[in-house]
Order: sequence, then C-alpha cells, then structure tokens
Amino acid sequence: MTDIRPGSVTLKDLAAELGLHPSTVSRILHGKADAARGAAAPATAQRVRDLAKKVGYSPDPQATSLRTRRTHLLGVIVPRLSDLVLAVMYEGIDEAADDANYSTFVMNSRDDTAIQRRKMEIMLSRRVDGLIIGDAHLDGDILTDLTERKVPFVLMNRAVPGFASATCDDTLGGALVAQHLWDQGHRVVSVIAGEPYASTAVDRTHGFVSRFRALGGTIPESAIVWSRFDTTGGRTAADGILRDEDRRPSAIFAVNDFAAIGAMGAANSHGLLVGRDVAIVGFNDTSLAAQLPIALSSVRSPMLDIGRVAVKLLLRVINGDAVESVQLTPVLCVRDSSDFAWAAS
Amino acid sequence: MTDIRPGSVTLKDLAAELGLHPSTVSRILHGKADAARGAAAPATAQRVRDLAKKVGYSPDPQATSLRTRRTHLLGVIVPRLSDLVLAVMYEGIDEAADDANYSTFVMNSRDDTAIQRRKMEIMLSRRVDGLIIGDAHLDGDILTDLTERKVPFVLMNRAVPGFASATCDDTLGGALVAQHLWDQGHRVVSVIAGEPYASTAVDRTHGFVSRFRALGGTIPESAIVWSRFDTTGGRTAADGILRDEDRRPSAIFAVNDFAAIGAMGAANSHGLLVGRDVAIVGFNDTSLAAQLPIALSSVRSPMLDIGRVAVKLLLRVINGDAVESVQLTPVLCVRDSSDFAWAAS
DNA sequence: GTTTGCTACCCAATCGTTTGGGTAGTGAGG
DNA sequence: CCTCACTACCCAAACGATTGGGTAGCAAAC
Repeated sequence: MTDIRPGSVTLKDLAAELGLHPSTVSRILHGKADAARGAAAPATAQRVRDLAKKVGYSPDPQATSLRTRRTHLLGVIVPRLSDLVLAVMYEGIDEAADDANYSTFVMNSRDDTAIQRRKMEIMLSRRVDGLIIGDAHLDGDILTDLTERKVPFVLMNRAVPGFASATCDDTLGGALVAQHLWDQGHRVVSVIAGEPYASTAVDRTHGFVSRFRALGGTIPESAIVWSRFDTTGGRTAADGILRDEDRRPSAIFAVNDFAAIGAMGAANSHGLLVGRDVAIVGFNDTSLAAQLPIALSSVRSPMLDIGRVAVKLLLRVINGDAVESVQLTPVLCVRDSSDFAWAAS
Repeated sequence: MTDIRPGSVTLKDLAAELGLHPSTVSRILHGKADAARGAAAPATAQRVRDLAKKVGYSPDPQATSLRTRRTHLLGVIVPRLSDLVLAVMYEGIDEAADDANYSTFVMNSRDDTAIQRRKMEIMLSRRVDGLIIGDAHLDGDILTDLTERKVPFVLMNRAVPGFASATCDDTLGGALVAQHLWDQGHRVVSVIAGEPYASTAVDRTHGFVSRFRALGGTIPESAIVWSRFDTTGGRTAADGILRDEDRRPSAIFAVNDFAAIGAMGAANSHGLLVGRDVAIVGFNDTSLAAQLPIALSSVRSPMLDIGRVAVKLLLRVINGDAVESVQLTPVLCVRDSSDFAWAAS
C-alpha cells in the first residue's frame, strides 16, 4: 500500500524526478490509445509508471475536473436513507458507480419539495455530472426545471411520465398480489396505498385494483387508504380499515413492507391472527419480511438492480445518448401471512 | 431560483461585467471580516452581491479547493447503509455536515477489511478533508495506518481504544437490560452477542454479563452466542439457544434489534410465545421495534445524535484541535416482548 | 543533399479561485 | 509643498492537471 497521504506528490514532482515534462507524464499515465499516437517511448512509459506506483501518485481530482469540466461525481437524492428500500437501491448505485469510477453524494429530502430543491442546488453547486432522483413526485415540476437547465438526470424507484427512470414494474407487482389473494378466495379486500404523489404507491394500487376487478371482484374507493410508507402509517391505516365493522376485509395489501408490518401490528391489536383471520401482503420483500414472527408475503422487487440500472442509464445520459426507461420484473413471494393452507393446519 | 446551471458564470464574468478585477469580486463575496480591511467600497460591494445573486453565481468548488487545499468533503464508511442503525446515523451526519457546509460521500464496506481499505483509498484520492469511520474493527490496524498518514478521522458507532469516537454508552445499555431482566425474575438468560470484532457487540454483551453477575446471576460462556447482526444471524443464534433442552433460557438479550427480530421468529418456530414463554430484548430501538406485532423491548440509542456528534468531532480534528470521545446515554424502553405483567394478564 | 516522416518529447495556455503584494488617488497634518 | 495614511482597488502568481500545437533529432526516400 501507499503509506503516504494522497496529494503529497504531483505530476510535476514526477516529471521533475524523471527529467520529463509534466505533459509527457500526464499522457503516459492517463492517455487512452496514446501509446499508438507516439506519446512516449515504451521504456520511458515504464519508468514513469513505476515511479508513480512507487511514490503512490494519485491525480488530484479537483485539478482534473477544473480542466476537463467533468467531476466524475453523481448526486443521489432519496426521501430517506433510513428507508430500507432506498438504502438497498443505494447499495446498487454505490457498486455500479464504483465500477465506473464515479463517486456519489446521497442526500435525504424527506419528500419535502423545498428540501428537494435545496439539496439539488447543493449537488449542482458541487458540479455533479448528473443526478439520480429517487424521490420524484408525480407532478414533476422540479424535473421540468432540471430538463430546462440541461442537467443530466434519471429517476429511480419512482417514475414520472416523460422522464427516464429505473423502476420495478409496480403495476404488474400489484396485479400479482390481486391474483394471489383472489386465488386464495378473498373477496373483500383493502389496500394500504401509500403516498399519492409516489408512482410506486399509485401504480401498485392501480395494478392491484384493476386486476382484482378484472377477476370479477369489487373494491370500493373507501377500501383504498392512502398513508405514509412507514410502520406507523401502516398501523394507522390498518386500524381505520379494521375498525369498520360493516366491511371487514379478509385480506389487506400494503404497498410497502413497512406499512405491512404496521398493519400486522394493528391486526394483532384487533385480536386478529395474521395469516388466519386476515391475510396481509407487503411489497419489496425487504430482508425482514421472511424473518418476521409471522413471515410476511411480499412482492420481491430487484432493488439492487434498480440502483445499478439507474447508474447505467445516467451514465448514458451524461454521454449524451438517448435512453429509455427500464422496468424490472417483480416476483411474488407467498409466506405465512397470506397462506391460508398454513392457517388451516 | 436561479434557472441556469451553476458553473455557467464565473468570477471573471462578474468582474468583467462590473469593470472590476476578479480578486476584488472574490474578496467581496467570500472575504470574512474583509469589509473592515478596506476590501471595497460599500456601494461596490452591494453592486457585486446584487449581480451575483441575479445571475446565480456559485463558486466552482473544484477551483476553490485546488487553491485552498480544502475540499469541504467528508468521507463516511459504514458496513452497510441497509443497516437501519447506520442509515439513521448517516441522516444525522447528512444534517450536521450540511449545516457546516460540508458534503459527504458514503460507502459500504460490508465489514470486509479489503473493501474497507479500498473505499478509504478512494475517499482519500478524492481528497476528503476527513473520514468518519462507522465500521471500525477492534484490532484497529487500519486506524493506526490512518493516524500515521495524518488523515483526520473519527470513529462512529463502534469505538476502538485510543481513537476518538462518537458512540452510545453500550456497556451501560447492556447493564440496563440485565437489571431489567433480573428485576422481572429471569435467572436463566442467554445473549445473542453479535460480531466479536465490533465494540458495540462486545461492550453491550460485557455490560449485560457483568451487571447480571454482579446481581448474583450466572451466565456460562456457552450462553453467549456470537452471530451476525441481521435477522438471519439472530434467528440462527436463537435456534441454537432454544434447541438446548438442558438450559432453556427464560430471556434472551440480542445486542441488536434485527437479531432480536430474528430471535422472535425462532422462538415462534419453537412454539414459544414471546413475552410470555420467553422474554426478548433488543438494542437501538429502531423505528420497527415498537411497531412489531409483539412490540419489542429495546435500548434506545441516540442514533441521530451520534451522527451529528461524529461530524462535530471530525470538524474539530480537521481544525487541528484535540478531541475526546463522546459517549451518549441510552435509555431502556420496555415493551410487550419482555413485560411479564402483560403476559400474565 | 534536401525533403519527408517519424519518434519522443517540450511548451504554454487554460480551467476558476485565492491571496500576498502593490498602487493610484484623496484628504489631512505638519 | 511634502509626507503619511487611508481607501478602493488592481496585478500576478499560484493550485494540479490537460491538451493543441510545436520541435529537435534521426532515418529513409527521392
């Protein structure tokens, strides 16, 4: 390992040491097919590379990007990193960015428009090469601004019509759940739908509802409860749903695992055994789902891949290429929370 | 808002527009008490500031740090951001860094020494002003290297003797749990101890064991099971513990909420009702704990504050000040999972 | 014996800021 | 009238890398 702090030795130092000009050293170390272009004699090139390695030379990215106008920095904005779903997607980003020699800033917007704008400005003032937006609201105002300002960006997790995004096929995911619950014989169902400004919430709900109706079922509007995405939101929503004596559903679809966990808690408080008295299905198949005391059925979305794809798309946008949105395919994982065969045993 | 992309207008542009020299503009916009030092006439200063705001001038951070040798960038390394505990701490960091006009890189090391080193090199090659290390291993090899290389850094979450850190008082936290379980009448207890290279695991376990013994209890070494920090790790560990017919504990302390959740699942599989047949207590009081179907008792650690304090400490280190480690105080939150009064009712 | 064409380099400008060191111009004091 | 101290600026050299455009030296071709 280099045991000195990066930055202690510059291109000029290397050049001086070897009696060369900095530009020559630069070409040797960073030139692409420069070797063919007669950049330097092979022997010299080797001397340079050897010394560079020996003294642990690492180019100053600030200087480089001052000159090249590229920072190799990406900005990532998410509602909150403490949302496991986004955290996992970020791991995918981290990995893919790393592979492409980019580094990333992440910031939390708490889904607050003012904060979104502020954080975006911070990232832009840092001169990021592009933005991955994980907290897009369906109204898309901010996105229109960004487009006008010619900032390269892509959406992740949540889609907005007209902008490139990397998402899960949420409509399909919702449909899978509807099919499953229908097959299990459920005819009275409710949806904990999430935040109406998020495409994830809207699409999953829509996919669920339309499939359920297509199968011949009925879902009144009142059975669709919009809520926060976290456990508390899920609990509150489920509380409301279960309190209604006139229409007590035998199954609840929560568009998010955390909301589902909250709903499980609520069911419990109402004296209902999840998986026997009421079925509950979540979304994302976060690592917790399978491990809960009563294992939670959930739609597995390829979160890591979504992050990775987002980076790939963004790099293409930065390169000036046109890109299309990517929708990754979800898979339903049925577990005890909605498996009546288990409850019957 | 500025509706142009930052970077489109430079100091030189401003100067030219106003018939001033760039250096004058620089002093006006960024000088501290320069006003007093006769930097510019008040009227001129105002003209400059007005124009800067009007055209949305924002200084190029690359150029600035090339000159000042300060990047206003902090590097944060965590085992994985998908660990809710670290994610929340990072939110604290994000917030505090933002307040101090710093931006942060976060990277995941998966607690793998090779990756830790690699990510650190990446951050250093980005010329971060300092590092917050959230994945320190007790052996501290990497930390010694960093110290020798004179890189400013502080530890977070996990402590290592001899280095400044921002942590929870884990020993106290463990002791609180021991006292609670003892008071509830538990005499046969087990510990799911976490990873032995993490101070969090070691200290919580140690705090627990020594208090329990001080109270007159016995805990054989075999009752302490080291495990991964996640749900799967907790489940496996608890499985082993509960399988032992000769010594079935009436209470289990898991040093981490996720491990505790896994343990709850295991208890369930063994036909035990958590809170009645077996008490389980976790650590960190993550947002899930209170919302679980059976609410989980847990030691609340001030995660957000730990992140904030880490930033404050680091900024002091960067400034060349000497700093002392900070230990924040945890609080025990008793819930159904270890409240026998509830189970009795 | 020029010309041509390489090879293997060097030169200098440039990116946008910062900062130590000037310097005109003005008014007051001696 | 000269000096002195301000005020309100300007100048130029950095910081570390990149890059378009040279150029010296040498061998082969004409």
